[in-house]
Amino acid sequence: MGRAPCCDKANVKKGPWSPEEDAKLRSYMEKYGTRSNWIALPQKIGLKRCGKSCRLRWLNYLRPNIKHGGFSEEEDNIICNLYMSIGSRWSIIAAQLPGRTDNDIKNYWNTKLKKKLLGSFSNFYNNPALWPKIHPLQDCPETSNARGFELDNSLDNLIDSETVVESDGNGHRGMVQPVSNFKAKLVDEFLDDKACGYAPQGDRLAQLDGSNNEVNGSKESMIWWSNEFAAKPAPSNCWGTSTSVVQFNEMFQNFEFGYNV
DNA sequence: AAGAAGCACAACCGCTGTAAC
DNA sequence: AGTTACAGCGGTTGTGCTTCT
Repeated sequence: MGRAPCCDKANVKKGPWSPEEDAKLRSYMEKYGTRSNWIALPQKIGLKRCGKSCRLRWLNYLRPNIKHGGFSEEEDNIICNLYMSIGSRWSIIAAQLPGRTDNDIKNYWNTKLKKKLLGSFSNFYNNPALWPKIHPLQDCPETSNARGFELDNSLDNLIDSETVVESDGNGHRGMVQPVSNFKAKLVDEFLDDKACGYAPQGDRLAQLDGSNNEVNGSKESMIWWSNEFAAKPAPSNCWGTSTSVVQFNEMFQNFEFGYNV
């Protein structure tokens, strides 16, 4: 037997909130705060809404001191840095940006930042001079492990008639001429925390959750993040051993350079 | 001017974690 | 220990606005 639905779906209003509904919810929340039971709340204030919907409306829109839009460069950097280190943990990222909601950041990332970053990646990938001396995809010592194999296969699948692959004769892939699908796939792989192996570690999340480390968008923070990762052993699903972390950091710094170009 | 396509954002859905019993 | 129900999270969808053709 499954869990009982949180509300009577048939008698629940959906879609955009009216000013009247907002006013009811706001006045209740200002009076009683967030200690209330969200599921029971709509009935108390005479709203034909699901409790979850009320909660979301309050947290993402009606709550005081919420900022909408107008993300600063500094905020962009924080979001990018955190996304690259912990992935799509929007609530944790939002906790570092006072006044921002996870939903807002998620939307901003999906609609703008991702494209901006992708553009920067194009710049980075079309300019081999920016590449690290040891390409992390070129000489993966862990082609024997599952991840390496997967990546290798994934690259093989991506390489089509449009690409030019130079081999050193030892089975090592050299320069892969960037093409659109390759870049897109690469960025997907690279930014995906599972793929690049930068799944968050417990202490890292604890630090972020507790907001013990103020993160800013400065170069120092980027270095701080890089050092943090370099100091830790690579996760087992990483591109490689700790060596790869170093490679990643080098690549990350090059990327940072590319990003700023 | 009108329809199509793209974009931004609000809201919903389904799942997981966890507290209470 | 198992069950239930709520809170919270992240992915996805829907909708309205803007830009393009």
